[in-house]
Amino acid sequence: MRQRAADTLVAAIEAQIQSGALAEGDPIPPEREIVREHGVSRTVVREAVRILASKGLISARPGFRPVVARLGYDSAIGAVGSVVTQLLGQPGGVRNLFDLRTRMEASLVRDAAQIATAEQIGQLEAALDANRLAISNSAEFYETDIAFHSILYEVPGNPVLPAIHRAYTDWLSQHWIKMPRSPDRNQINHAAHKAIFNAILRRDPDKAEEALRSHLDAAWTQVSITFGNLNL
Amino acid sequence: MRQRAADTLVAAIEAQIQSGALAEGDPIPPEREIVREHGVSRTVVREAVRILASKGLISARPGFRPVVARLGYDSAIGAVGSVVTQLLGQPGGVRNLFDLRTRMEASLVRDAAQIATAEQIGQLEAALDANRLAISNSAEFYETDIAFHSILYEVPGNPVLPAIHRAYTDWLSQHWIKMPRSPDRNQINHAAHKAIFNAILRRDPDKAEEALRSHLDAAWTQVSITFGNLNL
DNA sequence: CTCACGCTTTTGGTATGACAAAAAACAGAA
DNA sequence: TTCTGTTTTTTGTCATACCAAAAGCGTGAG
Repeated sequence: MRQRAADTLVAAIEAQIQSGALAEGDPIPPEREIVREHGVSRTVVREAVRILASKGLISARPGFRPVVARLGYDSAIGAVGSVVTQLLGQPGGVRNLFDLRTRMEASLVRDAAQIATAEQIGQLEAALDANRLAISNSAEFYETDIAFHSILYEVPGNPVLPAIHRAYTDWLSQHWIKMPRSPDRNQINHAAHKAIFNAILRRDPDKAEEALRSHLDAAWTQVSITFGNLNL
Repeated sequence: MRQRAADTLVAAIEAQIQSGALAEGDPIPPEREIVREHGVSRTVVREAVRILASKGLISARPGFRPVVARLGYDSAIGAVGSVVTQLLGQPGGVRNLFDLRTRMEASLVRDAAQIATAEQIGQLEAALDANRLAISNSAEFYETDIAFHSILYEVPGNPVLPAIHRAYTDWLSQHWIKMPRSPDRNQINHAAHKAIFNAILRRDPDKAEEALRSHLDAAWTQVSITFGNLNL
């Protein structure tokens, strides 16, 4: 018994999905039908279905027929959720992920400074304005902060990037949300956003990257002060 | 029955792992023992175990006691494997991922040009040499090519980056491996590597990025010619 | 004493049957 | 037609059984 029966079943169904025999949104066949077709026990079928569900290929609400999931870059990122949670809990985990985010956004602001269209710059300006107006309201400021950054992820037009941004905010917000906020700090962050925006406006990638890095480095310093360098 | 029994079991075991009650490398209790402790059927236990395995939290070779997996950034990436495979199959999937890789490596070569230590530059030089010596052997050239790029991912010292590189090569190699190779093309690629290296040596981030981008753009052009723009 | 060999027990992998609860399908009434 | 109540499917779970492989154990040879 080299290979598990459930695994071969999983592969078979994956193939059916990839070939389009099972289109997205379609419910998969009833368990007992799969039993007949593949000549395996229901135990095996159930295991296969649950594995596919946890992989994100099908979505199985309890009691309902599992349906083939609409595949997107978001579901790919959702599939890693639990592992990432574990990794963030170990020493340096948050730091490593945050570094990755800094690197990504540094790259994005360079791009924005070089290739952003007038319309995209207008969006950035609007987001910056909304950000300014929310300085006195920390909860709203947090939202507009994320919105400002998210525009940067949309500039290159690669659909993976916005998904990555959602992942970053999902994962890191667990830690960020606990940080004390104040209009003072919001003021500082808004100023940083404005510096980034101005550098993009002046089409200066180096300045944009520098402004972005100093913004995120400052944010990191705040976080590590707040949590006292505990297992970050 | 609002919640599935298997899911609560999964959560319980996840908690045990996170709390350290189950240390990495430890085998999880036998199925029948979990049955007794949690008062559920073996069916449920099996489902839970398989879900944890597909999440990457435990590693279950067929026939063996599942053990708590050593958590690393690689296992996180392994968990997305199947979804990514599906995504690569849809229009633009390969292109989007390749763009992401280009962006990442552009950022890395900038870093390398600015912060690489003498030792790291030495490693790059050695890799470049190995790359040159393999020009006549396409299989070996492919290996040394990957090795050269992998050093770039190690320069910043963030352990997530090498894992990302392995993921890129795993995923994209499915497509790259089918590409025809020749000493001529190897010669061109080696020259591109050398240009990147020289720019790093001269501590010129802009030139390094430009060399990297033109290298990868050329590689992409080759690929899309080869596959005739079919669903890339 | 150590190591190797074979036996027994444990454990995972699969199959089968059963039943409750929920969803889906259906049929009949308004 | 639309609403409603009933029947049929289907999922979720449990209990049991059996096989084969792995792990543990004890014994005997060196």
